[in-house]
Amino acid sequence: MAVRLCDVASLLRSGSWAAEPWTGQVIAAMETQLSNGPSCNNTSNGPNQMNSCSSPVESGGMEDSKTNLIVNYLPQNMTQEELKSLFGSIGEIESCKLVRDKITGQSLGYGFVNYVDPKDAEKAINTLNGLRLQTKTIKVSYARPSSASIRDANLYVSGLPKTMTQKELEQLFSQYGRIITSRILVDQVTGVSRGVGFIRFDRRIEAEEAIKGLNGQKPSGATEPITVKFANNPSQKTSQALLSQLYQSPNRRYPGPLAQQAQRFRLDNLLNMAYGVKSRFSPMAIDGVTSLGINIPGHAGTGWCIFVYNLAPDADESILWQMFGPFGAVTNVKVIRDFNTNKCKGFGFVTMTNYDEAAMAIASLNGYRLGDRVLQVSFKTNKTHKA
DNA sequence: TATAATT
Repeated sequence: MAVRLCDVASLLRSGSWAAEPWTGQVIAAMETQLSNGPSCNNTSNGPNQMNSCSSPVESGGMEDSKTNLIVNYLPQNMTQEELKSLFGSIGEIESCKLVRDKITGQSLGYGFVNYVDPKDAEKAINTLNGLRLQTKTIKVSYARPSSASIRDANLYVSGLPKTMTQKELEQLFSQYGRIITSRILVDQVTGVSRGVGFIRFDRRIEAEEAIKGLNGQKPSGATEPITVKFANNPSQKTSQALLSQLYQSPNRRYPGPLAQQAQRFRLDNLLNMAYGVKSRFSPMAIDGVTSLGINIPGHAGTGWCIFVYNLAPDADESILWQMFGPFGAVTNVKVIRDFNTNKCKGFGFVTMTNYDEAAMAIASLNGYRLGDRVLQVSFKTNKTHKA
């Protein structure tokens, strides 16, 4: 079995740069995805429609939409435009919204995409659910009609036996209603349970019943009672917590200054050898233009444009998202197609925000074997056509 | 003892 996502995530966070260790991990994770197709490894990943009361009358007069999707577990730094770009690669979008904190403007890590055509919504679930973007695995499912009854249905559970598994936690709570997600928090180093977790129910009344039934109770075999209460709203953080979050994530995937210097040095050398350019950390390069006014390949003003060559005729945008997404912020992908046949002409482009992430993607994916083809991946050059 | 799931 391939590398677990959390392994890749911790490697990315720890900033173990020197190409070899984590490049291999990212590729391994990517290959799992490419071979199996995106599939979510969160619990309850099916469409979270209301199963028991889907008639218009019983659900309060609202038909369940077949075009409107909720997208969860988005990378913290992903913008609404990037969300639109990703989902727009499937089909025409009626509307798209990234949900942000009203006060701080920070992304809350989820959003909504409403398609024009229900078939595109279905296709988006099939092709984008489980897609890995940076350190996250996104979840794509139908959005239910918004209503008060489905809000505030998230529970915080503490005092759990350290041996209790996520499955056992779900078994304990499932008697009170339909569980949307469950999670047990684990020590980042040892992977052992911290004895606390979350349960999100389909409806608030189910969560209320679970509190009544389980708060202060001992699970069978446990020596201590568990505490079950409504979870705090994550957006209601103290200003201090927000500041520390701003400082620590998501743009800090690197360790301290010394290690940064070291990895910059290694990266500079790697890039110099491979491409003859400096990283964005170099004093020589500011925003893609050196102090000598020389343009660096691939820099397009809004990001770094990457040329991907030798794609198959049936290649589509999702393959580019799947390949490049794990390396960092991707703002746009495009497969170039023949006007008449609509088949891929063998190449495409990917735009990435950060130079180092783009360079690492190129270094890792150039020469990558996709099916029976060996890809050529490089920064886009400004080749003028020759006579 | 705290994750980003209803605009």
